[in-house]
Amino acid sequence: MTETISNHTIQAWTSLVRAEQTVFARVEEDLKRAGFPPLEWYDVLYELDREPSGVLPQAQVQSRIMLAQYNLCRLIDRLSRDDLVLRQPSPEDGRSNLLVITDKGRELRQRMWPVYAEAIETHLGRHFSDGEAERLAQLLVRLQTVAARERA
Amino acid sequence: MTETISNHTIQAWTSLVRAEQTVFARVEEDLKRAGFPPLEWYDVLYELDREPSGVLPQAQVQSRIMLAQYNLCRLIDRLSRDDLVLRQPSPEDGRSNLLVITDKGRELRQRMWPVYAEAIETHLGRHFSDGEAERLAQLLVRLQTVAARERA
DNA sequence: GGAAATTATATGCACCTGCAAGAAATATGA
DNA sequence: TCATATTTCTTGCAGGTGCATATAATTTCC
Repeated sequence: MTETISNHTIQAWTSLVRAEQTVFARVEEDLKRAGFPPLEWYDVLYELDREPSGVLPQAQVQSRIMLAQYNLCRLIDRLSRDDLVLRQPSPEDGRSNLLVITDKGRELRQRMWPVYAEAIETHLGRHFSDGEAERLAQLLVRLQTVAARERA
Repeated sequence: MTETISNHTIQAWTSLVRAEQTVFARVEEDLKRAGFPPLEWYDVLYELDREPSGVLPQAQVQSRIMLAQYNLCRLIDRLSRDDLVLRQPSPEDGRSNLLVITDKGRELRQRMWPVYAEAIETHLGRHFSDGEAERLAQLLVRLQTVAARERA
């Protein structure tokens, strides 16, 4: 029980949470100040725009971004209300939606990117050498492993 | 304009956001499964419990944790509704609240810690050597610098 | 000393989120 | 085949969050 946890682990935890929340908020603030929507909008548009066809099943989008299923559902409500994405019934599977990015959606993503990139550079990149950024990414990427929740 | 941003910076950004959000959600899930409240409750209780007197002005707590003023205000509503914290008018400054942790609050924090520590170890510490955790913390800590928002 | 600015906290409103449950289509397996 | 389970998406509700603003006390500075 009396779990021994190293101070360095605790510091890594604390700095991870604080750093991410700080930097994330600053980046979103820059986007907002430029009149753009939140980052999750970008994430969805990015996944669709990356597809040459501009189409993906909603479930596919969901597996690629970090959003609960019901939150993606409602995000798509907002995106389609703004004509950035279309929601179409899938011809192959009656349960599934196909999400289609519109020209307006592609254009918005394209306009967002320069502001987004500059914000990342300002609030993150600027603090690291290229090698440091690479090492940081290498360390962090390990934490995204599929949670093989071990028993006993 | 055409901001050049290195791929390593983009990877650092992506992995930072994904890693933190993944690990944070897993840690909170473990706490919730053990019947405990969200981490922000812990943060407030921790700051107060750390003080030998168990007392801090609300504004002091706010400066130490990552919560907007109005959200801390409402969090204190919930904490005091559960008798974990008392909100008292400050005798020195009529604008200020003094927050006082109760015995029940101290006891809850103490019971949460073993579960919290084990979750940090499971979802973060386990993936790193002690030296790696230290290096990770050293890199991340740079990002919390006070945003000296540069002009021109 | 007193108007104006600042600080500390609180709150109405609109919106977003999590949960639990529903609805509908498809897959599974006796 | 047909009942049962699973997958995909949606939604009512309660509650949390961000924004703008209110309220009250204190500080500043002329």
